[in-house]
Amino acid sequence: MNYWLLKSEPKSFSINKLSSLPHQKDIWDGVRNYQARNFLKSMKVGDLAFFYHSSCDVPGIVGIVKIIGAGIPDPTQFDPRSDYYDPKSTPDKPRWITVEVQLVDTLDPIVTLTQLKAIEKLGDWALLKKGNRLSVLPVTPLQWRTITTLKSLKTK
DNA sequence: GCCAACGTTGGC
DNA sequence: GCCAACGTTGGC
Repeated sequence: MNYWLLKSEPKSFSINKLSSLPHQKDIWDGVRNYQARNFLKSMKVGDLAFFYHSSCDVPGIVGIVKIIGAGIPDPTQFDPRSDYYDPKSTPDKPRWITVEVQLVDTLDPIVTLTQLKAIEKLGDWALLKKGNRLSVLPVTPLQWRTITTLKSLKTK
């Protein structure tokens, strides 16, 4: 099993939104970056991921989701009305592959980016690099364990 | 709002 | 294939 981190701007899709959906699940659509897409492609059912809020007042990890569907063509690429429409992609050869996620835990309190930066054990992590823009990235088992076992962390 | 970082596009 | 221009991301 592998671990990941999925970024989203709460203004476009927040953890509260996910928790309000039936069965608290949704397709993780709208990723249009090849490196991120490649990580999405390698996800398997049963993998776990941190849900991260970016470009907001307090960026940080706000929850945990489970991958419940893998290798799903992102439906928005075929929708001319979508912001994520890709005219060069066809149902035969979909360019953008994604996953379906289901909410597992909401973190209270969240683990802020500031806190994460202070944890030396996390090491050299793409998330914490200056100028990092990747919206889907791998998390090592050590990083996962370090974050999920933070003393102050309660899940609900 | 600013700015650094970085991906993408398009001319050559 | 190079590289400048441009657009986007994301922290601050």
